[in-house]
Amino acid sequence: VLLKLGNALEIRQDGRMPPATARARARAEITREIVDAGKRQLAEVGAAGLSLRAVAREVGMVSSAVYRYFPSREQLITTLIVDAYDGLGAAVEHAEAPVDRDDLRGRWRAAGGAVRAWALAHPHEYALIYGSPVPGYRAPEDTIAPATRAALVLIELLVDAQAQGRLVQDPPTTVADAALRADLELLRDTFRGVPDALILRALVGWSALFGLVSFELFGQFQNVIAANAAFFAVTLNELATFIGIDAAG
Amino acid sequence: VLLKLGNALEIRQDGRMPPATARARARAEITREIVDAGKRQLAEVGAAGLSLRAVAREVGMVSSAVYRYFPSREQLITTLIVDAYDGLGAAVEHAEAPVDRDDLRGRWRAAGGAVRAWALAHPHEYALIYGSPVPGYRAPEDTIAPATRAALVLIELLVDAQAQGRLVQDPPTTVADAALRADLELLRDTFRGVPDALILRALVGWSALFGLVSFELFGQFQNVIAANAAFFAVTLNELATFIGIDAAG
DNA sequence: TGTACATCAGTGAACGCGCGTTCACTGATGTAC
DNA sequence: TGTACATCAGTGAACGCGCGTTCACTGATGTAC
Repeated sequence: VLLKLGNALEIRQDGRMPPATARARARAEITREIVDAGKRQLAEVGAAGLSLRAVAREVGMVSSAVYRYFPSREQLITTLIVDAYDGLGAAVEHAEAPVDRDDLRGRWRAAGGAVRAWALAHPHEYALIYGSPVPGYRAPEDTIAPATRAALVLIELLVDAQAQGRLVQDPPTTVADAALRADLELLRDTFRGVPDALILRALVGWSALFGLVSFELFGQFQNVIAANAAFFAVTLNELATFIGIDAAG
Repeated sequence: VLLKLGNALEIRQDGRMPPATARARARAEITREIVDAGKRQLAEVGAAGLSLRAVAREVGMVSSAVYRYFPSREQLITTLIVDAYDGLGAAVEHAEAPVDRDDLRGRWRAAGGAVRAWALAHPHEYALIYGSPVPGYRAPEDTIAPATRAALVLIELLVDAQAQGRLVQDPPTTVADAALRADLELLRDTFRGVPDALILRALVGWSALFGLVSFELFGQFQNVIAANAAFFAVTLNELATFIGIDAAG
C-alpha cells in the first residue's frame, strides 16, 4: 500500500504521465477546461468582472458544478494569476534561451521583447498581474514564487555579465540610506557578485520595461507614439546601457 | 437676453463666483458631493465595482436622483478620470513650481516625487488612470487633454534645459525606423528644440517613473524593496541622468 | 408686486438581470474483500 | 472474478443580494408678464 501511494505521488509530482484512473484523468482535463474558459472570460470582461457562472456556462456545466473543482471564485483567480506569471516566465525563458550566452545585449533584447510580445498577445492576463489589483482580492503566497520567474532571466544575465567582467558601472552610485542598504544586503545572494549600484539599476530597468509595456497596452502612448514596435526596440537598447550591459556585448 | 446669456457663460467659465440662482448653487454643490462620494467609493471597491446606487446611498439620495446629475455610470467614471488626471497634474505643478528654475535636477526630483506622493495618497485614483482599463469602459476624448497635464511639467523642464544648453546627450542614439521618425517629427513642436534622441529618453524616463510607482503601489516590490522612499529617491537621480539632465544642474 | 406657468430635483416603485454559494439529490466510477 | 460499499461529478432549485436604468409622480424654485 505504501509503495503504491509512493508511486502515485511520484507520478503526480513529475506531472508527465496522466494519473492512473479514468476519473482522475477526467478531473485533470476538466480542471484545465475551466481554467481555459476562465482565461477567455478574462479576455472578455477583465478580472473584476470574471464570474464563476459565466465560466460554468462556457464549459457547459451548471454553475454549482464548478465548485467540485474550485472552492471559490477567489481560488480560480489565484490559479489564473499563477498561470499568467508562469506563461510570461516561460515565454521569456524560451525567447532568451537560444541566444548566444556571450551576446549579452541580444539576451536582454530577447527577454525584453518577449515581455512585450506576451503582453500584447495576452493583454488581460497581463493586466491581471501587472495592472490594478483586483478589487476585494488579496493575493496569497502561492503567487509570489511564480511572479519572480521572468525576472530570474534578467538576474542570470547580469550575473553572467558580471562574471565576465562586462558589467559597466557608468556614474557609480553610492547608497547612503541605511534601510535601502539593508534591502540590498538581502538581494546580494540572488545577484551573485553584481555590485549594489547595478542591482538598483536592474530594478529600475525592470520596472521601466513594464512601465513601457503598460503605457503602450493601457493606451497612454495614444497620440504620442504610433510606431510602438520600433520605439520599444530603441528603448530596449537604451535600457541595456542603463542597466550596465556594455555596448560591445 | 443675449447679454444676460453671455454674462452667465462668463461667470461659469471662470468658475470663481457661484452661479446666480439658489438652484444652480445647490446643483453645483450636490454635483461636487456626488463626485466626492464617487471618489470614496473608488477607494473602497475600485473603479470596476463602483456603483451609482452606492454613491447615491452615500450622498443620501435615492438612486434614481443621481440621474439628474449624471446621465449614466459611465459619465460619472469619466468625470472621476478627468478629476484624477487634474489632481495629479496640479500636484506635480505645485511641487515643481517653487523650485529654482535653474535647479534642473531639483525640478525633476520635485515633479517625480509629486507623482509618487500623489499616487500613494490616492491609490485608487492612480489605479483608475494608470492601471488596467476599466472593463466595458471606453475613455472619451475629454480624457486626453487632462492626461497630459503632468507630463507638460517634464517637457517644460527639458525645453528649459535645452535652451540653457544643459541637456546632455550621452551616447547619441540614431533613429533608423521611418515610422518612429515620423512620430518624433510630430513631437518636435511640443519639445521645442530638444533633440530627437532625448525626446525618446524623456518618454522612456516618464514611463519608467510610472512603472516604478505602479510596481510599488501594486505590490510588485514586496519582498524585494522595503525602503521604498529611499529607493525612489536614488532612482529619480539615476533617471535624471538617463534623460539627460546634467549632474551639475 | 402678484399671479400663472414652466422648469427642475428628488421620490418610490418597478423592470429584468446576473451574481456567489449552499444543499439535497442521482447516477456513475473506484475500491476492498 | 463478483459483489457491496464508498467516493465523487454533476444536477437543479433555491437563498439573498445588488446592480443600472426607466417612469410617473409631487412639491419646490424660477421666470415672464
